[in-house]
Amino acid sequence: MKTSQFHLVTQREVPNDAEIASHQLMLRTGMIRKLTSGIYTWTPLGLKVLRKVEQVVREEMDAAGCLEMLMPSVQPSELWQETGRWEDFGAQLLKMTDRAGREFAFGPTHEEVITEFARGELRSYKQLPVCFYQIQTKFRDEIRPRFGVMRAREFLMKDGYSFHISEDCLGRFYQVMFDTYSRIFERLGLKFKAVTADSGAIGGAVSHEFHVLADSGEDLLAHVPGSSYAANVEQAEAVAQGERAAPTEAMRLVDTPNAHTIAELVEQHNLPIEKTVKTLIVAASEDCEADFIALLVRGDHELNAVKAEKLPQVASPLRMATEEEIRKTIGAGPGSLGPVELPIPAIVDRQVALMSDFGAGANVDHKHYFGINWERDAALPEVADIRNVVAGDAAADGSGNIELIRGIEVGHIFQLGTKYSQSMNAVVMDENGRAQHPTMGCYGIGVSRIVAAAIEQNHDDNGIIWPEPMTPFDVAILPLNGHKSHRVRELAERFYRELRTAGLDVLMDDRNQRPGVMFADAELIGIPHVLVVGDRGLDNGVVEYRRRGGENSELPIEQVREFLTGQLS
RNA sequence: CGGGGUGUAGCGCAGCCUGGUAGCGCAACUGCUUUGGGAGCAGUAGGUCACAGGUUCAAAUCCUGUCACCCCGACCA
Repeated sequence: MKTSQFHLVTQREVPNDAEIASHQLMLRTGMIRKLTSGIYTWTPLGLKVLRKVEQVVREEMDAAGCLEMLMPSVQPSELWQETGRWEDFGAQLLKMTDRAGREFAFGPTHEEVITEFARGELRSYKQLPVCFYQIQTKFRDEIRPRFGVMRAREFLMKDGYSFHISEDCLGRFYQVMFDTYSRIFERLGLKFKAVTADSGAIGGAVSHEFHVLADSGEDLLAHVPGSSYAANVEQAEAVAQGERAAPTEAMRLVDTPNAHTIAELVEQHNLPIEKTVKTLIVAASEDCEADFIALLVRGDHELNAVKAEKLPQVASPLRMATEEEIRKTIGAGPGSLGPVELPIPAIVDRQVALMSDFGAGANVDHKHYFGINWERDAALPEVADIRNVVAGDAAADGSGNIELIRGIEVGHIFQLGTKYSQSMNAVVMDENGRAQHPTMGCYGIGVSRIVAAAIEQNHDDNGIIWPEPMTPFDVAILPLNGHKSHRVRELAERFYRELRTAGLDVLMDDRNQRPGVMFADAELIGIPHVLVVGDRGLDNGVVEYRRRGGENSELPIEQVREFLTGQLS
């Protein structure tokens, strides 16, 4: 491809509403253009990258024996009524009405459609196991789209669904998909980590997320270096450490007029933060006898909303009580709450249950108790894991101490079980002639998000540094002053022909731009291999070779083709 | 949805307070010069100042409403 025949429109200035590097670079390179909030056009340049990612995903899915298909993106509401997700999926589901007044959704995912397909197609265990997948545009009406295609409303996703006659078979296939995903991200040249995860709205028991590691990632991951332990912080089990010491202090009521937060309490009263307890009041579920329930975590710990929501007594979604509600139920403000004589039920974190001689609010404004001990001063309530793990915590599998890193979720695999086959009554005959609901797995990859995540992980001040498997062009040829120098132009043309014949995707910059512009654009769009053809080098029989993100060197003219095909094989 | 902010040329912004011919930089187009790190000079083109109403002789500017977009929180590939 020659730039004169391509649509290359780069920008020097950073667009105002792009916050993170990948979004800025995708706009500056012209890979994407925003149509409206969370909805983007992929330009020819961007599409080249998107297609490369898609192709790697497709090849590996095919290699794993999965079958590609294409389902409709517009789906009738009846299907979603069957599983109850017409309501449960919430406002993220983009709904629309046809001329006859029938309701539809633009598909955010395809469990319903594939299960409808399966109940028509699959009759016998002999057809199982089977895995169907598609690569398709999805729409989720995100509450807050941001970061360009990283969290867009319309996005390209690979979604796959497998059907099995037994949990055993599902488990084995799940492992195949786990390995397939690992191979996909390895092939794409990305640094990634697979973590155990919460399965969220999709449902199911076993679930792993695949994260591209980047400091700008929205997810926090807990892992133990050198061990296989890795979990999303949302889900990582927090293990209590140590044993409860015997009381050594008497409980005493202390005036704390200016301490409304743990930080103030610690600072003003010379109390180690590990000896304080935070009391959070949240709405209780209908199962609970009270309207509100208290959740207690150590002063330096954070409540984990995902864990809390799963407790039967806690309302889901989690809702913090307002100050007014707290005053009405407890008679003190949020800065002065604690377990002693608390009028509502409470659940304490595992670590809190092991504390002794600790400080907490007295449920009276401006007063705290210090030297509190369980059993002696307050009955120990129900104990549960309700906090986020922190760096240094022991991992739940005993493999060592947790480190926290950031990641961008680009893949998620689930063992769904029979949630959909049951609610939609998909059945197959087993070997005993009995009808059975097949057990299902579901496997997603955010194809468009991978493009952004790859940039997030691979860029510098000058632009993108593509991993070779997803670069829009393998090689750029920059003829300096080609319009003036015959030999420069001719050699550049010769390289262009030879390298294309050798199967490389070559971009030749024939714009007659000044050298600086050509260098800057080649670097901005991140082409991994750059050949600089100029009179200066030709006098010595060489051309300059630049490796994006690496070293520059000189190549004798006659070795260029061999060198590049070797680099790119 | 709650809280905050912004809408003026393709992009980045000024002008608004104090109403009176709509501006700057980048990008684009033409010509000449220049050519190993985003060139110089000269010229050209491009705007219902988000939209609707109001105040006024006169509104980008003041008032009211609407819409869109962005940022902070809960959701997710």
